[in-house]
Amino acid sequence: MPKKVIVAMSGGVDSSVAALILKQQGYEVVGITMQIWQEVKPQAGACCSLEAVSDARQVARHLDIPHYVFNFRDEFKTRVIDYFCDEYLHGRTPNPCIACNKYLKFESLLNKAMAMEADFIATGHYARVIRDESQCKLDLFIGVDSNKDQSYALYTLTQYQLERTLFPLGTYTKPEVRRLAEEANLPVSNKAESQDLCFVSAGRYGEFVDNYPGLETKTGLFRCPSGETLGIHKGIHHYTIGQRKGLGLALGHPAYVTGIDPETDTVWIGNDQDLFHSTLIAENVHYISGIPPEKPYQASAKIRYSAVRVPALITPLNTDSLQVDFQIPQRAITPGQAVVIYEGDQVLGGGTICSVGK
RNA sequence: UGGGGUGUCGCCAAGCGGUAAGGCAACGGACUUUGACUCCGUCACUCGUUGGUUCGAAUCCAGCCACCCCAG
Repeated sequence: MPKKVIVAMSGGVDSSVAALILKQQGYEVVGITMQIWQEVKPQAGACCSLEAVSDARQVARHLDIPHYVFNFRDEFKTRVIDYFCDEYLHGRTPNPCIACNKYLKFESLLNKAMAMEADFIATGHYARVIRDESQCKLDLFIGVDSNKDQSYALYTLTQYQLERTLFPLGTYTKPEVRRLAEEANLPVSNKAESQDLCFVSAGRYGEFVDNYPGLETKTGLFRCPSGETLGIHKGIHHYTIGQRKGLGLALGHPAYVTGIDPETDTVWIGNDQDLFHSTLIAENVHYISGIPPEKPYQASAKIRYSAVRVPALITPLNTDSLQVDFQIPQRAITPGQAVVIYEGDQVLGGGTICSVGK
């Protein structure tokens, strides 16, 4: 009897091809689209907009698999949207994709799938799960297509979740995936890459927070290290460390956000070289293996989704936090973002950056 | 009001008689499941204003206007 797998179908090319591959591999495939947010103005290409539902449905029909739409709006609101806004209002830069994976896809959806007596859930993430027979555990690896690798946003996964998860695209490259979509004549094969957050249109994060009901936002001052006031900003939630665009400060040289102080609503401004730091502390640390190392070790670390993995010394501080010392100072290490630790192409784990040192 | 100075793109700023540099910002695009960074492109038929000199002026001259400084 074929194994049953629930595929999270966003209506995009990737998850559609994921479903296609699983079907071809002989699984009993059921497509599910997670309804998580309803935008006033649906954004084309967003991973979970409303039009995505009908795209997913078309693909499912094309593949001749059942397709259901489940409502996850409440969970999405509390676990992703609220977190997203709250982090910004506390002067940090959230990564909602990580929260969405952790709580929505690999918790709520996984639970639903188990209730439906499925053996696995599957997503269109570019990452690989590889069984380590010798140690009876599952390891998470970057996708073969390093350009599209999404392992960074999956570092919170547990052994329990990995046991029940398939990433069919992990061994494919994006061009291959697109070709598979075309060969199978999937109705979405020419869809644009989804990018940006699915619930915010055109990257207007600050405005999203501004317009979110029930939140109080306030403006504040731009200041430079000498203490001089440079201008008035739109509210700390409009900025992230290292940001240059949108400041509106004509100082004669490029100006960057170097710090955000939620206590005084101050956004600190400096030069590019002010952004480099070589150490950070992370909390809410999670290891894929479930077993946190106790001694310092050498590894590589990545401080943003699109950052590069770089050599670092990892020092566990306690079960929940760790320190990362980089050989080469890193630009714009940002509280709220995740630091993900790698050994080669394997994801060891990660945590949330809470403070930055020199 | 008397003396001095300044007035070039949103900000800073070249130009000094030959037909408007550059930086910053902004905007557009590329890249990107975080407006990050980066990259590419676009951004003054016009130089406070009115006249004059000149083949030709942002550049010289005069009046006016505005702002700044020193006097009072």
